[in-house]
Amino acid sequence: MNVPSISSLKQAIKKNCSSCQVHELCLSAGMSADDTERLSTITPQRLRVRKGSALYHAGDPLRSLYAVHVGFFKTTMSSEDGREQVTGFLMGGDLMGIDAISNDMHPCHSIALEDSEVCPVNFNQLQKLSRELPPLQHSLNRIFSQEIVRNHEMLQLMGTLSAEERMAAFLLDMSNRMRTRGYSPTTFVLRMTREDIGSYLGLRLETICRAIAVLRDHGMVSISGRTVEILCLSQLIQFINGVGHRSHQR
Amino acid sequence: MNVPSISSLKQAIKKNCSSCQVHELCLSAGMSADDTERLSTITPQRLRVRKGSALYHAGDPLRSLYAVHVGFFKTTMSSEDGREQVTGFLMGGDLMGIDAISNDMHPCHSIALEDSEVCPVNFNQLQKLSRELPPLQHSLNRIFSQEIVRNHEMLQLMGTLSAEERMAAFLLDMSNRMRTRGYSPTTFVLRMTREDIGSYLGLRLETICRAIAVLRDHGMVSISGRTVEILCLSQLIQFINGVGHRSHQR
DNA sequence: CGTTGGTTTGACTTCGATCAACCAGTGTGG
DNA sequence: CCACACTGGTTGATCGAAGTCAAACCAACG
Repeated sequence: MNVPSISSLKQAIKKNCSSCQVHELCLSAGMSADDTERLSTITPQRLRVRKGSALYHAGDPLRSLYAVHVGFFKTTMSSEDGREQVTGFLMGGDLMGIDAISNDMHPCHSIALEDSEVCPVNFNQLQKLSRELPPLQHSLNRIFSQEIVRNHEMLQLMGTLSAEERMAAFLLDMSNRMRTRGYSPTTFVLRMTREDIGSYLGLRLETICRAIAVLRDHGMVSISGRTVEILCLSQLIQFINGVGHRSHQR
Repeated sequence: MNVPSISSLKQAIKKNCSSCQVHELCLSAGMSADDTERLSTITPQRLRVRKGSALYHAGDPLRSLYAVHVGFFKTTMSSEDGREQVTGFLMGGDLMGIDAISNDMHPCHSIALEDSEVCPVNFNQLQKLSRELPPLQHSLNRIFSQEIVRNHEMLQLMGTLSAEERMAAFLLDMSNRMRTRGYSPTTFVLRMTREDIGSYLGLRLETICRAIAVLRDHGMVSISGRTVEILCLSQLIQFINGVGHRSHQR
């Protein structure tokens, strides 16, 4: 299941947190050089995950959290009756698996959407270390709380926004995440299918296509295939806040 | 803003965690008697909150988390353009305010839906104490992670269920929470309005009314006003899993 | 009693789902 | 090398679930 294949074990890479490019977004954010060094001792190696393969599956026991080093993942949850939904997209600097803590078991599948590298962090060691390093505890708490805030925002989106507004909000979120990682916030490539986006936003893939068409017609974005160019960020923002044409449903 | 009024200060009640009725659901769950005693030292008093008044507002700085002792709360978030949405309902044993940690600021308003009592827990002291008491840290992590799981389930609900299924899921959730608190899981009183429920589930209040009517027509529940009687729990569960009439939208 | 806030029900509209056709790449095997 | 299947994306036509608007109802309360 989530056991790394022999080939990926071979690919294990020894590197430390201090020299990591996404260091400032990850667990070690705001920690001293010494403390970061100590964090490195419990993340001894990186793991390669091939595009399309699973890092872990729903039901797998929680051994490690995974910090995404490079690459892109989606997490999906399936309900009793087999319906599946995308619950998140993760990129460099994101911490994966924190929803597993309450039951010592991953509730989601994690699938790589491109060839990726993650840093497994043994959870027991992490808890132990966070007791000794208050900045690490604080960092962990921050990440937990951010995830909760992100989910609340997501709920707000699903509860109050129209399909087109959701799509705009999705693009804006991607844009912001690209920016904080030092990439262009206006030109980037989507790693997921329309169906993934739809599932994430609570819409059908056809609706995603149509929403994109509308945003394109308004001259806000230029999207062909998975290549996104945001032509007017401020217009996108206004659109979400109802300036497009409010007095609508919801 | 979130400063307790003089009258509520007068009402401060000195009690400890060990003797609390919702002790097993709250922070002290799974902790030894000694450790629970230590937890009590940082929650020296309870606070009364009158029905309809706010415990804190969005934007207030994070000083304390609040464990609900008795009563019922809703938390609401408002977006830039003034639209407001209910993000959660909290009852005895629930911990309120954990979404404030990432920004040291409450992102939500917290409103009492009936006369309530909460135990403020100074967050800095809590962090300090959790370093010394691993069971407390574990308890905190469990609560964080549970909140994340709950939100994921909520997102799944909003993304995949019809209005009637959402209403059924909502009633089932309330039922489960009543059960874990030792109350009847089949007969209880709702503390919130139809509009609150609708906001929480991403629906209009009229749709809530109609959904209730449908569940009633199916003989699953008997709801008049805010008094709920669940006539057939298993039927409700099946209904959510598509046995009602799948092949529908979404 | 009249006011008020919350709930219910009806008539109509509309957004997004469904179903279906079609297109563009991209492998794959004969 | 070309026919073919296959996956992912786009667009159109139709339909139904839920939103909107409106009216009536009810209980609580001053």
